[in-house]
Amino acid sequence: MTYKKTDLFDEDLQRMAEVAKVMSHPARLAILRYLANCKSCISGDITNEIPLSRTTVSQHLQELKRVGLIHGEIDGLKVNYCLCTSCIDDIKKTFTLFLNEISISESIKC
Amino acid sequence: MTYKKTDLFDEDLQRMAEVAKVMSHPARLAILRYLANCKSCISGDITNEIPLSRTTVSQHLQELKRVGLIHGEIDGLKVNYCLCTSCIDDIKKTFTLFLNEISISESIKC
DNA sequence: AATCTATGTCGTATGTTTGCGTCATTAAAC
DNA sequence: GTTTAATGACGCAAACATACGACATAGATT
Repeated sequence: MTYKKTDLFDEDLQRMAEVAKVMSHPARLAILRYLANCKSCISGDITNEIPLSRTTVSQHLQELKRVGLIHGEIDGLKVNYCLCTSCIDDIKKTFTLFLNEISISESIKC
Repeated sequence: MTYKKTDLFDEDLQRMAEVAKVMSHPARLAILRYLANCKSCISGDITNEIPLSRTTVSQHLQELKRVGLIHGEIDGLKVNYCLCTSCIDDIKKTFTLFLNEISISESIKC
C-alpha cells in the first residue's frame, strides 16, 4: 500500500489540516487557553494544570511548537512557553476565510 | 495502560477538538469546499473529484456526517450530499470565540 | 564536587486513522 | 426477472497518535 496521500491536495488545505490536527486534542486546546490567561507560563505550571503525566504534556507542547502556535524560551533551569500571537492571527484568518467560503456560497441546501 | 483521557477536559474543549479532528484531513476539507461550490452534490461526483478510492471517500463522508457537517439524502440509486449550514455557522462561532479568547487576552508575550 | 530540580528524549504498549479491496444491498434499466 | 450501477458495510494492513515510565542533561543549590 502507498498510504499517506495528503500531499495530493492543495497546499492551503494541507496547512489548514495540519493546524486543525494540532487543535484536535483537548489537552492542547487547554494548554493554549491556559497560556492565554497565565502570567507565568513556565512548563512546570502547565504540567500542573493539565491532568496528564509530565511526559505527555511535554509531548503536546512540542506538537504546538512544531506548527508554530507557541514558543519556548529557556530561562536557566526552567522553560517559559508563550503563545505566538502572529501565528494565531494567521490561523484565525485561515479558518475564517475557509468557513466563510463554504457557508456563503450558493450551493443547493437540503 | 488506561489511554483515552480526553474526557478529563472541559466539554467545550472536547467538542471543539472533535470538530478540529474532522477538519484535520485535506480530503475532508476538499470535500467541504467541493460541496460548497457544486450544484449537484451526488456521492459519485465527489468521488471523481477526490484523488482517493471510492471506498475511502465514502468513509470520509461518513466522518463528516457523524459530526453533523454534512447531510445525505437518498435519491433513488444515488445519494445527494450537502453542507449543513447551521452546523458550519456553529463551528465558525466556536472557533472564532476560542481564537479570540486566546489572542486578545493579556498574557506575557515572548 | 555532590546533589537536587526542571525539562527533554527514548522506548514501548495500546488505541486510532487511513486507505483500499471485496462483498452486500438496493434501485434503475433492459 | 436478470443485469447493471451506485453506494455503504466489513475486514485488513500500514501508519500514526496517545500515554507514560525510565533515562539523560544541564542549570541551580548546598
